[in-house]
This record gives sequence, C-alpha cells and structure tokens, in this order.
Amino acid sequence: MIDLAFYDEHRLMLEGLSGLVSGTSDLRTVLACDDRNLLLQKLKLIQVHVLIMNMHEISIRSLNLIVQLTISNPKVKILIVSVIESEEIVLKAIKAGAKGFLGGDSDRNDMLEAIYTLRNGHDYFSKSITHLLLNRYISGMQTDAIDQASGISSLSSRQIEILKMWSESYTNQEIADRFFISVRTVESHKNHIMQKLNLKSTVDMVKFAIKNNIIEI
Amino acid sequence: MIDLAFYDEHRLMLEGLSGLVSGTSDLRTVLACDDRNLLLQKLKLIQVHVLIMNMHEISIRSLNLIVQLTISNPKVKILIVSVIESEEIVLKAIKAGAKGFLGGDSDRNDMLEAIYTLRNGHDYFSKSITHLLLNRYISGMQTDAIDQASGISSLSSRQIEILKMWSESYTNQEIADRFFISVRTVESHKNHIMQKLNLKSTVDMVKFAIKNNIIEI
DNA sequence: TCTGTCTTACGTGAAACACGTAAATCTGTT
DNA sequence: AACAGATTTACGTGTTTCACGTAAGACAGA
Repeated sequence: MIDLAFYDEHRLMLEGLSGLVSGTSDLRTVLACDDRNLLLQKLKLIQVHVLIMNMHEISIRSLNLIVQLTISNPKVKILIVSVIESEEIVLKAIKAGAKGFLGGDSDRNDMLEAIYTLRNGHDYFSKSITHLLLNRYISGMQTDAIDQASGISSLSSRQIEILKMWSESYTNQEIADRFFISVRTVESHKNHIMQKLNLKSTVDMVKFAIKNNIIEI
Repeated sequence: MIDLAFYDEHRLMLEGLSGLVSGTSDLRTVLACDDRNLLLQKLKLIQVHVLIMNMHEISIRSLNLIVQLTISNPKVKILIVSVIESEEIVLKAIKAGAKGFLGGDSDRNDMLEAIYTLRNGHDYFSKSITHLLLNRYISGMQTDAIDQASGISSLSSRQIEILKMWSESYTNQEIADRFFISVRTVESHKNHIMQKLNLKSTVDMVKFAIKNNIIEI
C-alpha cells in the first residue's frame, strides 16, 4: 500500500487530481491539501510515501515549498505535475528536491507509473521532460547524475539542517546545543558539506544556501 | 440533462477535471479534449451546453481560442478555470466571450453551481474573482517597492571595497595584500562595518552584500 | 556479508572573530 | 586657523572557527 498526498493551490484541480487514483487497490490518498502551511504541518503527523504537487507557476514560492518539503520530509518523494515545461523550471525543481516530473503529455497511467517508480526509489520523468533534459545534457547522462550536480539533494537531511541553521547566523555552539551534539561534530558536518559541494569557503556556503532556497534573505 | 465538454492541454488535469462531474445525474460529459484543433472540430458535430476550459497561461493563444469558440459556437457557454487571477486575464477572458470564471478558491461544488448558472443564461464568477473586479473600482493599485534606505550609504568607500572582496570569498590575508594594508586593518574594517550596520555575524554580512547588490550570486 | 554513506567525534595548527584602544589623516564647519 | 567628527590605519588578548586528517559505530543497499 502506497500512501499519497496531493497538493494543489487550486481546489478544483486538487479534487480532480486526487480523484484519479480512486479505483486503485494499492494506492491510498491520505492527504489532499490546498494550503501550503497546512501541508507542511500535516506531513509531520502523517506518513506519506509520495507527494503529488501541481506547480502552476514558475516562482520562488513554489520552488521554496519543494525545498522546505525536502528538508522537513526527506523520505517523501515529490512528484511535480506541471504544464510548464521550461528547462529552467524543471531543472530547478529537480535541484530543489523533486524526484519526478509529469509534463503536459502525461495521462492517468503515466501518473500511476510515476508513483510506483518513485516509491521504488527511482526518478521518473515524462517523455517531454526527458527530451528536454537530453537536449541540454546531450546523451549518456542519466537523471540520477543530475541530482548529483552539486544540488541540495546530494546532502543528507542532517547536513541540510546544519547548513540551514548556520546560514541563519547561528554559531557552531548554538547548533551543537540545539541538536545535542558536539561542536566538533558540527564542524565535521560543515567540512563534509563543503567537500561534497566543492566549496572553498564558508562565504560560498551562505551563497549556496541562498541560491538553493535553503534560507531567505 | 446538461451536456459538457472539457478542454485542458494537460491530459492529467483534463481527466481529473472531467472526473469531477461523474456521480451527477443531470450532467453528462460528451467531450474531453486536450487538443485545440480537435476541440474546434468536434464542437461542430456534437451538441454541448457548457464548455469547461482550463487556462494555464496568460497568452494570446488561450484568449484566441476563446474568441474562436465564441464565434463558431455562440450557444456554448464557456466556463474558464484558472489559478491565474490577474485583473488583466480575467477581464480579457470575459471580453473574449467567457461567461464564467472559477478562481483558485473554487471547489467541485462551485463548479457544479457555475455549470447550472451558465446553463440558465447567467454569468458566474467565483468569490475571489468578484473581489478582484470590485477592487478595481475601489482602490487605485499601489506597488510600493521603493524603500530600504539600507545602510549601504553609511559605509565609506574603503569599507565597501573590503566588504565586496570579502563577500567574494577572499580571505583577510588576500584582501590585505591587495590593498597593501595589515590583516589587522582588514579585521578592523570588518568590525567597523558590522558595528555600523548592526550585524551580529559575518554570515549576515554576506547577506547584506547580496541584498544591496554589492556582489552577485 | 561486504561496501559505502552517515553521524558522531577528536587533534592540531592556522585563520578569523569580538571587543577595546589608539594614533595619523581627512573633512567640513565655525 | 582651529575644532569636531569620521576614516584609515593598527595592535592586544582571548575565543571561535577553519582546514585537514583520522576514526569508530550505525545503518542501508548490493
């Protein structure tokens, strides 16, 4: 049984989208939500395997929500549904932590396939999106490699937590206290983060955090 | 019995949207279409009372389609569904021939209500849209994006130079060498900057530099 | 089971920070 | 010219963070 959450700012679409999985035996909608804050709140309480999120607009707000969700619920696979198919938005969504993307050419069956694929730990992109990605990165490059392209998703949830707090101007000591770990451990995490992202200085770390919507400025 | 047609470029949404009227006794979906030309073609052959059309984007293309439909099928009432709620798009859609508009705050019941209302020859606008239209007459819009006296002007040119270089990830030593001054002096400058701007940490200094366009990210 | 990553943590020397003090210089005003 | 105030320069001292290496236990996937 796979537990699903749906998010769409448009109630009508939300109802329509979630209605598409009725009639399946192994998919269960445990949450359908049209409010961003409610979503974040509920996800803390309810177990969800896949979150289907409709993205209407190319906005920092939308990307930010994905990042927030990724940070607060690293185990939840995020499936983006959108008619918007610009390279920019797709790549940014992936970078923000989305694991799947359904373009305008997708139908109900594609969505179901995407859900199963995500549940199994793989990425899923509809044909149009795959073409888009291939055009940019020529052939041979796999989607998993895009994740690794020094994006937020290459970091562990702990590392993201640390990076977030530090970028919000907390000191190592404060972070250590908050998480009940040693200051040395915080330093270690930061070292590992910088290694992974290939950053030379902590200043770069702040910039990375801003670029990737981990913090607001 | 009311005959409905659905149009959405996004198949997934199309299926979702049309699925919402199943379970009603007096509404019948006679057409669900994700292709613009096919829609125009089919409408010549099939009798349709209300056309529900999802509008993803603010484009001439979309508006054009409404106009074409209005011209070729004057009896078909067009109900627009869209999360886009700019005055511009709503007014243009109405002008183009739409008889109803469902905003992001609408749910299934609103859609059903809208369908019946349109069938009876009246217009239907969801609450958010009505507000939008009313606001137009009430207040002359004001976008105050001009503020932020921001302390950058309180910094001396030397201080800005130092801040800029440091925010570009140079070390104190590198900055000192560049300006032929002591590392301690660089530190002093940074201290003074933080005092002036009332910043608690160097992380805040990076953010300040970004906010004030002293550096690019 | 083995391998890799995550999380935890320490050691050490260098660099940066916090906070105070202070002299020489520049700048605008009386 | 004389004075006040900000600027630029710099140091002292103690604390914190950084850089780089090492490493052990936990945990998950092949």
